Amino acid sequence: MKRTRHQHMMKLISEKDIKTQEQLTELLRADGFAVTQATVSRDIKELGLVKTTAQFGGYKYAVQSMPEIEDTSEQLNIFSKAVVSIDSALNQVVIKTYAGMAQAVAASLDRMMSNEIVGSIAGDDTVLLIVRTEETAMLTVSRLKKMFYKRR
Amino acid sequence: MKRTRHQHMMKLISEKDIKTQEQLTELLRADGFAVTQATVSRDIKELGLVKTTAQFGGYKYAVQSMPEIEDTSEQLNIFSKAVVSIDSALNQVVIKTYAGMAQAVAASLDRMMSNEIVGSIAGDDTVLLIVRTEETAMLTVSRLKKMFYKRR
DNA sequence: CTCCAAAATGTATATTTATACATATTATAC
DNA sequence: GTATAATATGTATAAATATACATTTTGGAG
Repeated sequence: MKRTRHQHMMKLISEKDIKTQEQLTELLRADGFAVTQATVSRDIKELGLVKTTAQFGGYKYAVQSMPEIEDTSEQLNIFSKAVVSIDSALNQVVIKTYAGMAQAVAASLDRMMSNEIVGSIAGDDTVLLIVRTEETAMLTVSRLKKMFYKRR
Repeated sequence: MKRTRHQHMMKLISEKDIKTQEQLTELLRADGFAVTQATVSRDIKELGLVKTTAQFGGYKYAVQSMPEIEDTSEQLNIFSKAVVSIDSALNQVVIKTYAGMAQAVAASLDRMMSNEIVGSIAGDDTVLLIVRTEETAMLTVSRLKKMFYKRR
């Protein structure tokens, strides 16, 4: 449920100017997601959304596009800073990153999990991992996600 | 005074992880800017700063980088001009484009169909889309083809 | 299925942020 | 210079957001 809700939230904020978490809560409710402001606040944190200045004076929620890169570049660090989302289909794991960072993430993952990964390809902002089975793919997603959130 | 303060605020948030406006107020005070939280709140709005998720679970203020501009008709246009062919295999959709245009097409498709697409990777003249199922892949091909022909 | 642990969520509330209103400061015209 | 308008700021507080704690739900392991 959380997963679907997160996706729906992204959709909502891309379609409308949402000023408050209360408003977002109501919209979610209207679409059948029974949540409270507290949960929305947590979701916003997890999705990395931000309250930003809107066109005409007010505020609205939006995705925070690009974090500044700082600190030293250890593997996990690169990973947690560059990754936007992680998903799988069949035996493929797809990792979306901020623009230009896919290469770095792929290299990092190659080093970290070379045994699970059959192969990897990186474009500009997407990494594709080929693993052996559908199960491995799902497992990999959940492992990567844990890693990802632990680091935030 | 305001101008200088704004500059100093930018400097502060780039150097430190500032969690609250109260904290920023104190830092400004320590550097000789006599302000209150109210003013800081207004400054933040004017500077377009956002409270975003930090590395280790907390929040911090940061600059909100430019949001991408979405123009669906423009997207369609890029698409129809660049694409050469569309085909699928299993859960993968392969789109061939004229040389050097794959990146633009991929970006365009990402925005247009983010729900269907698990991930996309673009080389120079080929885009690979990963979707969830074989059915989705075929459906996507037919939708893209329709779109493609409508525009020519 | 039962038990346990982890994750998710709600409730109530503390914390944080935005703003209405009053006052002060700065700029502009004369 | 003075008068007037525009801008900036503080104070007090309303509004919005984050979170401690309690409860529910979910996901294995046996």
